[in-house]
Amino acid sequence: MTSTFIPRSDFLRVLTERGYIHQCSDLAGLDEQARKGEVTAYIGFDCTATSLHVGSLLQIMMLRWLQKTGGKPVPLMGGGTTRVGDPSGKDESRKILSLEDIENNKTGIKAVFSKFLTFGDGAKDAIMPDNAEWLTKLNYIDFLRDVGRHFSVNRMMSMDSVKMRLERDQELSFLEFNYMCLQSYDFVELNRRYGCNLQMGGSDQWGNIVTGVDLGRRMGTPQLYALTSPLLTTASGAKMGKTAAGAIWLNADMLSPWDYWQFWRNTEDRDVGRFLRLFTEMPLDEIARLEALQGAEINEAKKILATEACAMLHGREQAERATETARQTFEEGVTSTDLPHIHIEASALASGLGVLAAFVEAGLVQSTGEARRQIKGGGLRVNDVIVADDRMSLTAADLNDSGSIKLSLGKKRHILLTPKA
RNA sequence: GGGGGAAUGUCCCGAGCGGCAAAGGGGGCGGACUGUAAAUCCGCUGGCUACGCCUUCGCAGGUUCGAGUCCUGCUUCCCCCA
Repeated sequence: MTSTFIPRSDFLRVLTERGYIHQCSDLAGLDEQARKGEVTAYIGFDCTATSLHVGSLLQIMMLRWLQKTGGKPVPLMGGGTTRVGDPSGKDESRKILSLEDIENNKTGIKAVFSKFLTFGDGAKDAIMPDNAEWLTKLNYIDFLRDVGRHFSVNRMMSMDSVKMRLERDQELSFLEFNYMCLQSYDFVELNRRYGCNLQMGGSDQWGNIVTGVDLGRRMGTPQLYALTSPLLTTASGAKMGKTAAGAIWLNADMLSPWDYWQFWRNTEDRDVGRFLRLFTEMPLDEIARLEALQGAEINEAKKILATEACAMLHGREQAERATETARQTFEEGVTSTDLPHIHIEASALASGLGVLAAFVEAGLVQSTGEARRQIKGGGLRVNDVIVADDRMSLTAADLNDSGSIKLSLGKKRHILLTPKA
């Protein structure tokens, strides 16, 4: 559907060219709104953790492009829905969080948004409302009378997400069935409060979003629009943002800029072009050139991807530092003093610090048992020398010129152990 | 209300006639090969003061030298009949 339509607005042109669009309820209509500079779009975010992770980055970027092309972005916090516990994940229902936790999480999440969006009171400034503001005030009877009457169960039953569950004989709880009503109502409420006329989200949200569009029509709002992005996986099919080491968090206190840079640097070849378009703001012709690089050359493109993505989140300076640290570590084989480090008591070295304990302390392994196994498999190194003996201990003699000991797990993960002065 | 199933290694799926730290996958981590990629091959994938000790199979008891396995009660989920 996107192939035949040529958008005239900057907003849709950018989103189309860069591959953000999966489905749209009315491209031409939305394009017209965008051309008039009258798009206010929202995307709902859970506040189940103190930070968002890369999985949400695509949505954040869409809001960012919207603002850059003259629209008003509205990241909506799901404080109200979090309070209920969203059951939409088929098997596990999310745990219900306390109010303090939710508030705390909102603070952490807002910090991330402020890196990508400009907040304020201006017409095109971003705002971050919380659906708890209206959802918690709902009265069941009033809601049924004013809103519930507009939902067509017939229509809801025909939605893919519902149909699938019924066909498979899987349980679909009433709460879950209602969840889309609440989400639809959010859209209407946001339209009334802020003139919001577009909801965006991942492709899995399509059903919920168009239900909101429909509700708006029945409740007399101006025309609303739906726009979804493709579900993002790596070329090998893995979900974005989850690794064994944990989620790729966006907050720096949960994942350092260095680790964030490394995440992007380790992108698969096949994903480089796509990721450059989605997660950087580089010109498309430049991306096309980088994407065309063959063999080992494509590593250059990965470095640029890492640096640009890192700069957007953590700032140019942090990104450059990570780039330089990586260059020293991987290309020159020098021990950069800027690698992540942890401090230990100087006295610990005096009496000799066991390697097992040291690696656990550094967080490279979870337990001494794992450290032992890694040693057996040749995976641990101290100052770039493979550890052969698990009874080895570290002393002041192991300190390098810059006064620290380099611990490595595999070829990629390094931590400097530095005694406290 | 009646009848029948299910719950396993704190990532997931999943075997398990009383001797079990518990088969097999997936995923992940490490090694080899490379380019900090992919594919492929190999190893590892409860904890510890470590040739030994401790803790794991929904929860709580019981039988037994010994229980994931047998018995009783409970919780949760699923299916069939009403």
